[in-house]
Amino acid sequence: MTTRSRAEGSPGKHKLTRKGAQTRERIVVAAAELMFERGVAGTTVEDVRQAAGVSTSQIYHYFSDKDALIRAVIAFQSDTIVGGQEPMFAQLDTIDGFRTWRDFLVDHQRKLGCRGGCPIGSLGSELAEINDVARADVAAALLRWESGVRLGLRAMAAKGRLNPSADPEKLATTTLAALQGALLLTQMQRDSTPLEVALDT
Amino acid sequence: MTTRSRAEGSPGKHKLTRKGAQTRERIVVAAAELMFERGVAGTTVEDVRQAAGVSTSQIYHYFSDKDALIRAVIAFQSDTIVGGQEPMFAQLDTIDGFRTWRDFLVDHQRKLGCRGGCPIGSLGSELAEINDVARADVAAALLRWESGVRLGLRAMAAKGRLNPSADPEKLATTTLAALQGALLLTQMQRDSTPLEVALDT
DNA sequence: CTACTTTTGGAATGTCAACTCCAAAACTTG
DNA sequence: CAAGTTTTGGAGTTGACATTCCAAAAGTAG
Repeated sequence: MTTRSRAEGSPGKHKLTRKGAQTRERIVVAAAELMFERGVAGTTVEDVRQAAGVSTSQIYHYFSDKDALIRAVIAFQSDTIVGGQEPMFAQLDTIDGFRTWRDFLVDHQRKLGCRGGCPIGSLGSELAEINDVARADVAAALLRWESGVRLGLRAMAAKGRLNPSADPEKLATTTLAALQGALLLTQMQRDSTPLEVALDT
Repeated sequence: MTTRSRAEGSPGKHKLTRKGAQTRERIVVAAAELMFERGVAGTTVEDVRQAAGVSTSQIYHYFSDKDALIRAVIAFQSDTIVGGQEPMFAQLDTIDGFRTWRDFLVDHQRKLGCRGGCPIGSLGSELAEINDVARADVAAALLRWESGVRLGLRAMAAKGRLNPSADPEKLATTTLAALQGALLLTQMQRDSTPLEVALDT
């Protein structure tokens, strides 16, 4: 599931010229950033409009309503976050590869001042009980993430570098859960210790 | 930190009669339930008013504004959720005690149809970047939760029932992280498997 | 019973934010 | 260039929601 070919909730079946696609992208990126920083409910369409430097009608030209924009943001974050980590998943079969991944995550949180938590998890948490389509989108993104971890762990198990009593499938689920939870704790406490501890364990 | 003696954000220093305290409680309980089901942003003061069966002025008599009500809800959930588990934490020193706790959590999620996630974690995730006071309140609640787990694990370690290479302090952090993350996954996927897997691991 | 405080009712206000609409520019294509 | 399509501007509409206000009822204490 790569970037949703577009058109999820775009009004009509308009064709997008290059310029149009760029504008659309600019809107999504601005929205993603704002929603990450202030949450979905804390981000108004007017905020996005300003940040992206577009007019109201442009937003509603590319997205049928705020919900459609939200879905585009979820797809974008899914590609950016999970996609951005996929190269590291491929190296996850060694302890060293695992450490690289861990350091990357910790570093990233530090740079953000431990704000925002997980861009995908936060969106999901805020939307799950309000917008079922969005919830399903987030669930899919998380499963994709889990798959990445699972592949790495399977490779590690194949090389016998994993405690044989541990099932890589279950371990992948647990790892993702611990990661998500640790990001939450880190966000609440504004301190990266929980993330470090959880990933080391 | 037991129930905040009250008056966090109540207007003035009114004295509460028994009747007043009951009304206030009714409002908090109704708000907690709605905010759990639909999120903070998805819950209007009018919703709370109706659910609690009170008038607008009653709400604003007991709470200076919606934020004050939110803080009361956080305190309430902290006492209800964490407080409600504290008896189990005391028994956490045996494998059996741990299993009881695990089953309780899984059962609880199943009963809820895997909706809502963690009442405390969800609130935190939604509020962290918008309301710093609320964020700190949630952080405190989570630390209290972690303390409970830590005490149990320490007792378990003292009895030698724990892998000696594992540090109970770090294990407590990790356990809470895994629990929070697993609740999120469970909520997103509407399936209790992640919770079961994570707690078993 | 009187004076005072707390509790309750519910209409009214004001702000803010999502969304609509009517053109006009800028492209594209034949 | 001409006709059709996509993109852009921005003012205007509508509804929702937090909060305020003015009393009135109920309860408490002396």
